Amino acid sequence: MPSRETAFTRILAVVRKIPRGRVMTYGAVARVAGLGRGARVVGYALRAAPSGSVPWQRVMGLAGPGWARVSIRDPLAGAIQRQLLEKEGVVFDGRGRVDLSRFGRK
DNA sequence: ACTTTGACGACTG
DNA sequence: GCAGTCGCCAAAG
Repeated sequence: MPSRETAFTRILAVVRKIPRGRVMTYGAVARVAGLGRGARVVGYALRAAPSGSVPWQRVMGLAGPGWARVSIRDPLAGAIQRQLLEKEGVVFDGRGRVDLSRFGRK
């Protein structure tokens, strides 16, 4: 345990708790981690996190109420994210979106 | 202590 | 529907 708990460590803790085959949006992670509207900070934390230390692929961008989408700007990383999620059972619709009522974590 | 930087999100044209 | 802008907030330089 870090002697001083930062927003950074709280974010990673939340992401690590997302079950396999489920996803959360950046905003939802921020809220659970006690950041309020700090959705951007979640992205910042994941970017800085050591690779393999956290299931980063389960964090997606919001795409309207009840839907999530791959929101990462880098197209290569985006394709990898989608691949990883489909491998664990997450289904994308024809427009590349994921139904949060089926795969989202409350 | 101040400025820049974003794996975001809501809003605008 | 896509691109640009703005508000948000912690971390990095």
